[in-house]
Amino acid sequence: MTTATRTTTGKQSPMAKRAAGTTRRRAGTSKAGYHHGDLRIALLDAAEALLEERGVEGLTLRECARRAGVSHGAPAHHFGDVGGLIAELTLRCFESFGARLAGARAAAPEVPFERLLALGVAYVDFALAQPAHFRLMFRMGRLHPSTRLQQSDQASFNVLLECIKETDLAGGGNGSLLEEKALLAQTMVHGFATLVLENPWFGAGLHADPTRARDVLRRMLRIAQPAFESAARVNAEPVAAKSARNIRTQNARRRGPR
Amino acid sequence: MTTATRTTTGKQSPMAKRAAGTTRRRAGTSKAGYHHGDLRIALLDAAEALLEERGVEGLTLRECARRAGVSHGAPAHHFGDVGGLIAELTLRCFESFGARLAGARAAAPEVPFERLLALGVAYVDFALAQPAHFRLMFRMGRLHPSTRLQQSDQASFNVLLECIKETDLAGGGNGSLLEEKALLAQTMVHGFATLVLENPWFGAGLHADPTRARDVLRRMLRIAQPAFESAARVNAEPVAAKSARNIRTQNARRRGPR
DNA sequence: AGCCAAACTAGACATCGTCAAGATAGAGTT
DNA sequence: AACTCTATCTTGACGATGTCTAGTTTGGCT
Repeated sequence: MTTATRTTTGKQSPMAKRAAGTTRRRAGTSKAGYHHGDLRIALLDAAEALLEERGVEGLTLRECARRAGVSHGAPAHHFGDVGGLIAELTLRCFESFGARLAGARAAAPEVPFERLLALGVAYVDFALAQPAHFRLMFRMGRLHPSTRLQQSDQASFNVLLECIKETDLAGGGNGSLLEEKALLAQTMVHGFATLVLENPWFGAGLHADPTRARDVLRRMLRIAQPAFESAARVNAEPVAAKSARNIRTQNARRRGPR
Repeated sequence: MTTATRTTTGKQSPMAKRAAGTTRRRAGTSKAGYHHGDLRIALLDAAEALLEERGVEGLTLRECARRAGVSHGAPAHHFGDVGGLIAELTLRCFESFGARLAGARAAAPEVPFERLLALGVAYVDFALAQPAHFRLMFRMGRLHPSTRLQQSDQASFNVLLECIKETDLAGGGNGSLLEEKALLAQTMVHGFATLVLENPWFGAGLHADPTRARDVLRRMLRIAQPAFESAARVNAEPVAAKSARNIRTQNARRRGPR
């Protein structure tokens, strides 16, 4: 399979060049003849529609071709194999996802943590509104990784990192701590989105109730708020001593520290 | 597809009864004749091995049958369709997963947050050690949900909830707050595991470095520690209406009491 | 001793991705 | 303006998969 892809890539390269710049035939001039003219785009559009309708498993090269009104072998010329098409479609998803995140941040009130919150809610909202897109994006098993994809991913993460920096009240947090806070934030919203989508019992059925899901997410993030606003001290200090002290005071019923 | 499943389920029911109780032929007496004797188990074993070898996409009814040395149609009698087999296999995975979590909690030092930490690390360790299993478990698109699955999921969550209760130093947290903290914890470790597995660029390539992944996870969870130990105060304050007018005051107020 | 239903086989069908070989047409060249 | 050339698209084939149906074997029950 891999070798086949490589082989086709050679044939494909001039096409890729075209895709970047000029269009061989204008979109309006569809004569529906032997040459489609915009097949690459048409196939991607079909793929996206198909993704929404039938989910990731229903995404099929042949059905895309069918919808684009073209023979089943045609997609190979533009994408090599199914992994190529999925990679391209995933890139599309990542870009609209990134735009949405950036938009949410821009629209949020200019209170540091509020912006972070808005970002997180936007993250999950996307997943809930476009579950198939979200699943495709984070199920990369079928796609060939690409530099452009990485860049898009990185861009989204940078938006998050900006918010984290704003929220970090200590201000003096070193770079790696800030980055870890960003990872923490990403981890939280991603985990939440994934669980809501994939686990029908998560949060006593949040799966079926997007409104409540949003609500729970908000409360969850509020609970986590101190983690983002605190300085590095918590991270640096070995926790055993502090925890032990507090146990005795507040939770005396339990066994003492070791 | 769904209707087909329903139809086959009828034929299947007597088999299910057998599986619960007696075995028609003892495992040792394998004459390799027309009747396999333990085909149900053999198929599940084959499926599990196949899952590890070739991942979720490589999991195939026909290949399972091949490995069990039976015809391609045989699995239908025991599992109906591929969703049935996957459901059963997923249940297996959930059970071994739950056992591992419980074990990790038991083995951890008896300091509240340490146990929570150990639980989280065990969660991610499982995902890293058995990525295919983990992916299967949380990609339920192909399986039929069942009560037993829900119970297993619930059991794991309860272990987590116990740890959360121990860690909640305020002690007086109402039930829903505790539950949300548990959701938060689950969300964090699950998101981390998922991202490490599925996103090759997460955390600058944690995907390829399990040791560093564990390390980063630990630090991340330490950063989040105050969220788990804090009382309900953060949560209790109504969060919804924050107009742009109040921004200044709230910003100042938030800075204060820390 | 004989029957019967469960367990399994065997073949067919539709679908999928991929490959190889051929047909077509748009664009550049002379 | 005719010609060539190459990207684009078609067509048919192959192996693989899930599911269905009809037939075969077998072990336990009466």
